[in-house]
Amino acid sequence: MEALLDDQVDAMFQALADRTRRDIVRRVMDEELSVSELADSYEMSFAGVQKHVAALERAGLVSKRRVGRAQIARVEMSAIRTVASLLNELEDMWRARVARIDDLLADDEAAGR
Amino acid sequence: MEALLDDQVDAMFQALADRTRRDIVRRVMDEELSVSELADSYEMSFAGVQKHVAALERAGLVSKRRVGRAQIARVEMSAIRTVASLLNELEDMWRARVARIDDLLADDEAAGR
DNA sequence: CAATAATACAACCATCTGGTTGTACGTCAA
DNA sequence: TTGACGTACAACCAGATGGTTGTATTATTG
Repeated sequence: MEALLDDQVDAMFQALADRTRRDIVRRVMDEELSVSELADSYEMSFAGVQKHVAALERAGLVSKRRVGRAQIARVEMSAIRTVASLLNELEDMWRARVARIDDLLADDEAAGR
Repeated sequence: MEALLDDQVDAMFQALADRTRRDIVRRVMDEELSVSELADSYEMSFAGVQKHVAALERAGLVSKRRVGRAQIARVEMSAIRTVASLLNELEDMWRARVARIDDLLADDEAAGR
C-alpha cells in the first residue's frame, strides 16, 4: 500500500468537487480526448477547460501525452481507485463497528440481560 | 436509485477535500461525539471545528442530535456509500471499456489481422 | 517562410474557503 | 436566579478557486 499524503488526498477530492471536472473524467474515461476536443463540449473558454484539465493532472487523476500539437488526456484509473478505496475502507470500518456492537449486545444477552 | 444533484455531489466531495473534516468523519464513525468533544482533538478554535461539522452536515455526511446542551454528531453512512458508489461506478465503466477494446482486438485477430 | 492550430500561462476579478474573535442563546447545576 | 457550559452564528481576514482575456510557444501546413 502506498502511504497517501494528506495534500494528495485533499487535491484528489478537491479536483472531484467540481462538476465540470467530474464530467471531464467521465468523458476521458470513455475515450482519450485532446484538450481542445474537450473544450468543444463546454460553454466556457478554452483556457477555462485547460485549467480544469491541469487541475485534474495536478491531482494525478489524469495524465497527458503529446501527439503532434495536441495533448491527449487519459484517466489515471489507479488514482481513481485510490480515492474509491479510501471510501470503501470507511465502509469496512463501519461494518467492523456494527459487528462490535452486535457482539456487545450478544454478551449482554448471554450474561442474563 | 436516487438522482443526485450536482450541487449535492459538489458539496460531498468538497466536504471530504479537507483533512480535518475527513478526520472528523473517521472519529465520529468510530463513536458518536459531541461538537466540543471533537473540538478538544484539534488545535483550532471551537468555532473552527463547529464550522467543519456544519459543513459536513450541510453535505449530508453527518447529522446531529441534541442531548441536553450537547449536539452529538454521527456519520450518515448512506451518504458515504453514495459517494463511494459514484467512484465504484467509474470502475465499472472502466471495466466495460477494457472489455470493449478487448473485443475489438479479438475481432481484428479473427478477421485475419 | 508565413499562417494557422493547439496549447500553456500570466494577470486580473469576483466569489468562496478556512480560519479567527466576539456575541447571543438555550440548558444544566448550585 | 445566577453562573458556567455547549453551541450557533455574524463579522472579518488572507488566501484559494473558477472564471475571463491576452500573449507566448510549439507544431503542422501551404
